[in-house]
Amino acid sequence: MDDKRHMTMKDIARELGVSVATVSRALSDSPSISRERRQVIQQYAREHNYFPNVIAEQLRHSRRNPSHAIGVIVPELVHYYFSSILDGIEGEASARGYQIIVAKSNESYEREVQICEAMLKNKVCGIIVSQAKDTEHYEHFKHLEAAGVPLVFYDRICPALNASRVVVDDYMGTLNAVSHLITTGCKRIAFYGAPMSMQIAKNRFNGYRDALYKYGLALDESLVRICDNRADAERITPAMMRMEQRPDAFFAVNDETAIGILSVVKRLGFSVPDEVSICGFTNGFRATVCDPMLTTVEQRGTQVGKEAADILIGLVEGTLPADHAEKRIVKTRLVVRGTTRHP
Amino acid sequence: MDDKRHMTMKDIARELGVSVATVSRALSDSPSISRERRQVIQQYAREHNYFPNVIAEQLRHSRRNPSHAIGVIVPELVHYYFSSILDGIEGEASARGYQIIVAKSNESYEREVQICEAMLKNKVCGIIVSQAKDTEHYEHFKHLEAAGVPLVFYDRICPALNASRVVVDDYMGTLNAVSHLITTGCKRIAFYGAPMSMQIAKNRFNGYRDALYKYGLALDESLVRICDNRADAERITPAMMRMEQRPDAFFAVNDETAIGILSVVKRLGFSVPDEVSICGFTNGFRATVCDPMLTTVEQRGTQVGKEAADILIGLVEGTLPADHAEKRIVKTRLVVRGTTRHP
DNA sequence: TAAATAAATGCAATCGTTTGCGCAATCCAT
DNA sequence: ATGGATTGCGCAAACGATTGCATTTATTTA
Repeated sequence: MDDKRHMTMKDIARELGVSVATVSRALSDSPSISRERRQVIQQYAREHNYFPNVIAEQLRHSRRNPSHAIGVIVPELVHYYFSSILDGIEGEASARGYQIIVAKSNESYEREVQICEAMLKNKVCGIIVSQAKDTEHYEHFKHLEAAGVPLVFYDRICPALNASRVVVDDYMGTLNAVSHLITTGCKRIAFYGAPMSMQIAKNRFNGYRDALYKYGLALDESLVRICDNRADAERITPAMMRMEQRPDAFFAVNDETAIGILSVVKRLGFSVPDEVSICGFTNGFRATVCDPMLTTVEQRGTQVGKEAADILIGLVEGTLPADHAEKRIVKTRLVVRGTTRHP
Repeated sequence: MDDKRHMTMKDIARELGVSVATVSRALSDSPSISRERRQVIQQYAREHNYFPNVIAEQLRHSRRNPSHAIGVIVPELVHYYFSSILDGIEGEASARGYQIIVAKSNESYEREVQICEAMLKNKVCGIIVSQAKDTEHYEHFKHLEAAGVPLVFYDRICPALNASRVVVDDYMGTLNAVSHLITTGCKRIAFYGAPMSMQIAKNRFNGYRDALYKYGLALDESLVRICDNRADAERITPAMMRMEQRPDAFFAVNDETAIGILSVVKRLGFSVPDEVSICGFTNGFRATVCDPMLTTVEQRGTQVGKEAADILIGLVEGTLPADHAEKRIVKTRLVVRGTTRHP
């Protein structure tokens, strides 16, 4: 064998004067090969650092056994939450002997479909996916399921499919956060949320609403806005602060938006948290960089990724019944820092 | 064929009463098959949405053709710069029909070796890697090269190997940044760098030294410190500011460190940038979150990733000679914000 | 009309592994 | 000694695709 090509069972067989079948069995330590021969072959293989060709193994087993490659689709890569999730998936996957193939949908439906096709072709054993924002048809996902490729959703869930999923406890996370604002003395709490077409937006809003209700505060529609990024936050917040009865606290759907609010509020000369409290959602890099540091709900992306990988591998290996839709909820945790008052 | 299994050429051949060879040739549009038969077969394949089994294709071609999977090793996943690089690699790879298999070394040599082995087994066509911090032996990389798997380094380069690489222009980036500090009136500029064992640390220091020299400023050793993270920065900066001749500017090896300096300096009551200027390196999320926003050197991770993927694919596809070590330098860009004065 | 040429297809080996089955050789009990 | 286990190994067919070569049939040419 030339240097470029790797040693195969055939090479071992030729060298040792046995058949390929014998080599195969010896290497899998089959008792149908005599102990001595087994050891000779195993040692030879070890010394010449032979390792099996995964491609060939796969082809042979393609009928029965799935591959060990997990497809992961993320809407974005340069994004704290998605990075954390990727990190969680990678950790669980590598610990259990799986590879991850990563693709970015860029929030595009077409790209998502392409990626699914490519992954199907490349025989991933399953896919972990957060749906793109503009996805409204689900045939590509159904195809995958029909082809026997299990799916696990995270973050953005496909509503039309009863598939396995991991979500964070948006409702309780928000409810606790808003409760914290109330118990530290805030009375007029603004809510900046994502468009209500997204499930997480609804859940967070419900948490907000129920926290107000729990403490007997009225829900003021003028304090509720659709706003989920910094630019928008900087645009709409000045008007909020000029209202006759200005808010004394803000709850934002993510840290980025919270930072936008913070910068405007500070610029307008209000003191944070004495005059205005702010709470975000994510607990990413940003939270400890701003001044004062941001009180926020920790989203635990790594845990989400880990659970998603755990479910997928369970489905693949048959620990979980294939037709079962496993649904897990990751608990959040309120991290109190400088943008809210202490009780 | 049952629903779980995908259709193969054999299925088409049986159904249409031809041989598998004919199907293969017809699908590759070979002129040795009559036009009509070709069309019949192609249409049948299309209608039953047949697609080739990549595993089998690969096995068949393993002698000549490489796979289309690129291995990517990152030290960390939850990290702005590495996310950007991943993003760049993903973009270039997917545009050119390649998949990426991502693994995290966690800055561990052992893990790095494991990953390389796993990737070799899984027949990636090449690997893009930033070496782990504690890697000091390079056999695993040499093995890969010997096995014909091209390597492209980014960020942390393997000094013992004359391999292809993409680095950012640390020297010029730092030189320009420090020049900016000087031309905006700073005279005593502190330098917080990474340990000099790392090449990037040396390059950045040289940039700092040469900028001082260019403007006729003396290099004061007491202003040079090994410090590359926030915690350390917060620990050592107070003493710096209590020096008899305190610094009037800081250049930090990364944004995180710069943020640490900023928070201390502000806490001690100095005004930024009027009394103290600060400049970072990265231009990540943090840079626009702190107050005032951080002047920093943009590292252009996405571009680094893109170039790395471009080199690797060139090597794989033979556009670049296999034995050639392609070395590219990505230009940086100084982003002036609020932590430095304007000229 | 026979032979040479061209066109269309099939056979079978190949990639590297796995595995059901069969064949020899050895063993033990009758 | 004879027959039935037992042991140890090889043959060959898969997995799904590609491809050099042989084969068949149709067409042309002398």
